[in-house]
Formats: sequence, structure tokens, C-alpha cells
Amino acid sequence: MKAYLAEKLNAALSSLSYTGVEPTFEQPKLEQHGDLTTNVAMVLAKKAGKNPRVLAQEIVNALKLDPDSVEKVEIAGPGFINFHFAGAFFVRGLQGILKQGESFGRTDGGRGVRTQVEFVSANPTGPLSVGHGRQAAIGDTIATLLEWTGHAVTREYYYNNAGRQMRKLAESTYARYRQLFDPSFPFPEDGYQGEYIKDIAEQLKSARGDALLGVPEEEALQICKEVSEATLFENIRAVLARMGVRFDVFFNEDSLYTSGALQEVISELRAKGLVYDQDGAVWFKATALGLEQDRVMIKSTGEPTYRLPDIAYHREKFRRGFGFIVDIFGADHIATIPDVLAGIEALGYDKSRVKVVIHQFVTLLRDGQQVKMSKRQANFVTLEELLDEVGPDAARFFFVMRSISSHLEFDLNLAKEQTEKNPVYYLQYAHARIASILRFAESEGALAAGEQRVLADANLDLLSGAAEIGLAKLLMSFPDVIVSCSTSFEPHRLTTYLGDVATAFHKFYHDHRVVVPERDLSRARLALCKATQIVLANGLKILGISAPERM
RNA sequence: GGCCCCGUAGCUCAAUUGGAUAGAGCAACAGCCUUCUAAGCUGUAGGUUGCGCGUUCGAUUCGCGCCGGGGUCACCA
Repeated sequence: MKAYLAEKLNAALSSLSYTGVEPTFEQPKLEQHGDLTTNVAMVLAKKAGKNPRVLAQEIVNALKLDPDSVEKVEIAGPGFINFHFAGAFFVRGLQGILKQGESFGRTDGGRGVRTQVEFVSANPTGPLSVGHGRQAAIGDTIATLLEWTGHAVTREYYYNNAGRQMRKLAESTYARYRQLFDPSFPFPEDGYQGEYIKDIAEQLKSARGDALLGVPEEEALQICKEVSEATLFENIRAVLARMGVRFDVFFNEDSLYTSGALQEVISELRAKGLVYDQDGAVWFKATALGLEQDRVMIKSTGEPTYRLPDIAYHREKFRRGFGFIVDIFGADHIATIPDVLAGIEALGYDKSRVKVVIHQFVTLLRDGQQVKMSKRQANFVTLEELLDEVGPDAARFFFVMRSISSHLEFDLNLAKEQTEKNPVYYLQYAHARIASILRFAESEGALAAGEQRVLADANLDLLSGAAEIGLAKLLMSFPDVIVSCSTSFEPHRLTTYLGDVATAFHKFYHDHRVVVPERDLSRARLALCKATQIVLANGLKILGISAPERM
């Protein structure tokens, strides 16, 4: 429709010899402003030296449109040209939805480009937090949105199981293990305080008894590290799986060390004059690239800081053939990004192919009070505990329902509530209600069993009520919504849209009885129900939330 | 102090990326079930979009300056 109008509008403009303007269309907020609107008249007004409304009238007079699809064109406000489509246009569009079914909403603007989405990427030093949960939900949803818009997506998790943090983990587990035999054994100063370390120590004891007491400490620490890492990683995978999040690749930072990728980055940057030695450390000359200060890449101890492997990792992403790279980070990582982007650009890669998505933090609310989360005090709520409490559907929905650049206030009471107040249930209820109607229709003989697929043959012109057309109109915009969510990396818009669909459906349900004696009308309304169910199911699927048949 | 995010109805948040009269949900009040799921629907009320300049046909959106909240500024990740 947009393409059709663009063509007609361009023809009108050139017949009036206005050139050099590409008209744009958008969907007006208010229904009375029509279905599509263009602001060309206002854009052209200054250049043409004419009043925008007068200009708009000229353009409208020159337009030749098919009255079967465009019912009415009018000029409004400061000079908008509003196009009102015929109701039949929307209603007939339902056929397409019914035919496409579970693939309705997919588009191919991404042209199959190989796209990597990196998210979560927590090191195996402890259980996932609710912040990781938000990142998992956002990352997985963005990955799915990219798939739905034609990208070939790889979901990737980057982790480091070497270095200081893992050493600390091993020492913590070892100390807890020793304490099981001798409570006075000292716990490391800055060790991991959490209860989970004690659990791992207990496991170690029941599996191996006191065997670790008899081996040299280095060996015991190595065992502690391996067991802790394996246990924690297993837990991380399991918790993510409960949320329906699965990764294609777990990329180990360690491989960058063994492959020589780090040295390669250093020497290439050094050759470009972007690396120098000072105070026994190796520095990245970030100031030469317009950044605020130079940064250490290799400490005087010989150990790299995170920057070097991060740059090397991003180069690997390019080398592995990804045409588009999406990084999902929490707000606490924001400071590291400019260095990495500058680094890969200096290495000759196009940093505009990297999209960094930064999300803000999560605070939990219980009984109207903020739940204090302190990792140090070890009284933080883990993602696993949250899933136990509210379930994966509510968790995933709540995690993505706010703009990612905003703080998320997660109301535990609301997420648990199985009432109309809870937006997740509102959506799922609409889906279940439709399933129930379809079952009823079959039991009444209004619809033969398994006939749902051929509802596309229904006489859709019988749908003429405002609620019916309004709903059909909304359903038709689903593919555009997916594209918009995908290109803007704003998955919360999908939750808002689905809420609108559910509202429009409930209104339709309230205004019209679906199964009525007139068989053709029944079938038309059933087609509308089925199309709504398809949109809800597809939308929920993208969000990773179940679409129940009964509630 | 530098940089980043946020500030919109009593509360939690939207607002088609610069559009027309700023919208939802919750809370409050008033209604709607003999009928396909009331986990639903309808209505009322609620606003100087933190404040002030500026950019232009037009600003919640862009720029500058304040105010307030959060984050971040390591030879930690």
C-alpha cells in the first residue's frame, strides 16, 4: 500500500514539477487522521514559497487513486495529507495472515547477512543475577527479531575461565572445603562469600571425601577450580534454558591467548604507532584516536587487561565472517566500549558494523519496597530464585517490557499475580480465549475439525464493524512492528503492540458474538479470531513466552 | 569534576525516531455476566512532559545551561 501511494504521489509531484523530494509516509496516531499520512506539502512549502495547505491541495488535485482501496484523501492540520483506506482493504488482508500462519511477520530486509549477537557473557564465578536475566531476555529477543527480519543469527556467549577471578573462585571453594574439616581454616580476604561456594564444597566432599587434604595445595586448587567452574556453568546453562535461552557458541577467551591473537593485535597496533611501553606496561595510545586517555593493555606483570582480549575477540568476530555484530552490555560496561571500537577500527575494520546495545539495571520491588541486592553481602536474589518465584513467562515479559535505556523496576508481587493486573496473563488469556472459541465452534459444527487452515476462504467482506476493522488493521501492521523493533533494537515495543492487539480483540469479542446462526458470518469472524491468534502466538514466540490453549 | 542513562497523570511506563488534541496499565469512582473463558468490556477523573533559553511551519523528542536520581571513570571484568 505504501509503495502504491508513493508511486502515485511521485507521479502527482512530477506532474506539478516538484522534484528532489522523496515523500515519506507514517501511520497517524489518531484514527480520524486516516491510515497513512504524508508531510510532503510541509517539507516542500518553504522551497516552493507557498502555504503548505495550498500546496497540499494542489497535490491532492493531481493525485489519481483507485477508490476501491483508498476511500478518501483529505488535508488536515498544518498541511498533512491523510489517506483513508477502505475497510475492505484491511479485512481482505486477513487472508494473507491465515495463509502465512506461523511465518506471518517474517520479512527479509536482513538479506541473510550473518549476524552475531553476543550477550550474557558472565564468567563462571557465581550464579546469574537478575541483571543477567534482563540481558538474556533482551539479547535472545533481539536475536529472534533479527532472525524474523532476515538475518542469519548466531547467539554467542563469551567467557573467561582463566585469570585472577577464577583463581579467587578456586581459593574460595578450597577454603570452604577445608573448613568442612577444620572450621578455623581461613577464608581468603576478598573471596566469594556466597552460599553457593559452600554447596560446591559440600559436593566436593561427598564425591571425594578428604582426598583433597592429601594432595599439594596447587593441585587441590586446580581441582577446586575445575569442579567450581563445571558446577557453575552447568547451573548457568540450566537457568538460561529455563528461560528458553540457548547459545550456539560459547567462546572461551583463553583461545585468544593460545592462538596468538593477542600478540598479533599488539604487534599490528604497535606497527601503526598505537602501542608504546611505559613503566613496564604496554599501553594503547587511545588519545591518538581521539579518546580521553591512554590505557594499559598488558600489565607490568605480563597479564593482559580485559581491553586487549576484547579487541582481539571483536576482530575474531569479523574474521569469522560476521557481517553484523551486536553486543548486548549492561550499563556498567559502558566505559569499555569506546576503546574496543577504536581498537578494531585501527585494525582496519568497519566499526559501523558493530551495534552496541546498552541496557540499564534492574531493581526488584517486593510489597512496594526495593529489595536490596548486594553481591558482597551475598544476599542478592539470583535469576534462578526469581524464576522459581514468578516463572519464566512473567520473567521474560517483565525483563523486556521497558525501554532498555530505562531502569527496570521489577514488581515481584505483580509478576506473580494471576489476575488481569498482570500484563503477561492479559496476553495469554486473549490467546487462550481464542483457542476456546475455536474449540466451541468445532463442537457446534460451525467449523469442521481441522478446518481452521481454510478459513482464508471465508467471505471477509462481512466484517464491517468498527471493532472488526480496527482489529484487522492492527493485525496487518504486525510485520512493520517486527521490523521496527528489530532495526531500533527496542523489543519493548513488541510487548506494547501485543497488548494493543489483545485489547482490540477483547473489544471485538465484547461487541460481536463469533459463533452465530449465519454460517458465513461465523466463518468470517472465526477467520478474524484465527488471524488474531496467529499474531499473538507469533509475537509471544518471539518474546520466548508460552501461548497457552487453555487457562 | 568528565562521560553515559533517566526525569511525562498519585504509582509503573508509552509516545510510530521532529508531527496534529501527550497515551496505556495499576490505584480511585460509576456501570456491564441466563449467551463462544468477567484472567474480560464501557465510562468518569487525573498533565505547565523537572526548570530556562534556543533551533523551525511544528519540540516529550534536537542543541546549550541549570536542578534532581542512577551508572561509570584501574596496571578489576
